[in-house]
Amino acid sequence: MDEKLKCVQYSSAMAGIRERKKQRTHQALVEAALRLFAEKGYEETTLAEIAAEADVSTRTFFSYFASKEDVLLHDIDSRLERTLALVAGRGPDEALPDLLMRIVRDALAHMAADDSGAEATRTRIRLMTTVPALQARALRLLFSNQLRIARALQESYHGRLSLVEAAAAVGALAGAAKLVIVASVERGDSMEQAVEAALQAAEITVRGLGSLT
Amino acid sequence: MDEKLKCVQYSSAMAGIRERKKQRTHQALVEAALRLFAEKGYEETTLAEIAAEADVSTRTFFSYFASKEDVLLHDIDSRLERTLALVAGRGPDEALPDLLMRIVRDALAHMAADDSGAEATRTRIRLMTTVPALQARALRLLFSNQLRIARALQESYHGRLSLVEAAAAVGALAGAAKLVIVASVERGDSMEQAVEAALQAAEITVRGLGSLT
DNA sequence: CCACAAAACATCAACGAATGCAAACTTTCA
DNA sequence: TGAAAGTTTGCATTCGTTGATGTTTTGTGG
Repeated sequence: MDEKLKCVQYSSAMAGIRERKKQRTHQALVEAALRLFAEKGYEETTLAEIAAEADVSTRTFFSYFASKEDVLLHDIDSRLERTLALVAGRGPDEALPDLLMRIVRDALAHMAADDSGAEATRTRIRLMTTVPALQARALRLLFSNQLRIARALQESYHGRLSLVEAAAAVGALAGAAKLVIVASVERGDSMEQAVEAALQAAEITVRGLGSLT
Repeated sequence: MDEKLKCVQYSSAMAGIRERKKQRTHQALVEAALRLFAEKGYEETTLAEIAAEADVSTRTFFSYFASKEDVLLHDIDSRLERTLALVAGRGPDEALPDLLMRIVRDALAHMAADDSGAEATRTRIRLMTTVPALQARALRLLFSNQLRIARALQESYHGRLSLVEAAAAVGALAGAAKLVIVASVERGDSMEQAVEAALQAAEITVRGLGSLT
């Protein structure tokens, strides 16, 4: 069902040559950037090189992405839509903790598996956790998305959940998962182990930090 | 060159003219930057203007700060030291949740009150939550500090606390407080109300998200 | 007090990211 | 087909950041 979502998003309103061409250059830019970044590193790759690789002018790059960092973060919006949809379509009397855990599981499942190849995903994650500029940009995106999710949650449980409670829940879960994943990866764990650790962290957070020690 | 940046820290026992002068230009740069940012905005202020205001060359700016953003984040290191000290000096059988809440309270208390004036602090916070570049930088700093705190925690409770548990605890608390503060400020709350809300969020997190709804 | 080493600073030059602008080009559609 | 709308491009410019190199300032031993 997530494939459908993507397809709808990208191809439904696309009749003409114009749109298709735009799509192709967009993809070409992303692929060129990813290839060059993996090959020479992020800072070592210039926008001019990326543009040349995708056969467009340097200037054109900026009509597709607002910044160099955004080439790697182009799909983060669709993730937000996913979880907003989960919130909107929750069961009528699904308890908050259940919904939260469902969201976490969904997000984790679709972290390792996005539409580009597994190899591409791996280097994307490596770059995002390694390169300071990308790390900063990703954290900012995640943060503002959390705000929107918190507001959606409060809306969904309106009357039964204050803004502070909703924000606390979302912030705590996301914060725990984020930190645990990076800590896990940094000590040498594989991606699967990191995801497993994040799930564990989410459970701890739902159960309460008071359960520790 | 990292060493160079480090030795600019505030020190009590400084003999030479050299060190005192360095301290003075450091402070001059910070004050000039803050004044200009408040006056004309962050992006609208150039490094050349800041340097001119502090009577140094543009090049010299970079021997005091690694980037334009860092002028406003120069004291965040001392905050990390504070909480690391709290962890190191905990009571021999202080339970984890108690220590955590003590850390949160301490951090919140020292957020509104730093060494420069209250007015300066207010504009600093406004800039950091408003200007994208500053927001991103601040989030990145906070994040890497969380990792260090988690490791310190695990060390302090060694044997009784896994890395995943420590990271989950720190990440959850910091994430909840961060999101709640911004959500609170964005809906128009005062600083005091935001701090109060953050404290509430920390309590919810310790108690467990399962207690909601 | 003076010379010498080291640190801090300035000047100059260069690179890359990002933006505005207007000309050239492509697609659409009446 | 031809005008309108949208896209790409080259050019100029601004700004942050870094490196190389020379100059001033400061601390120290003779």
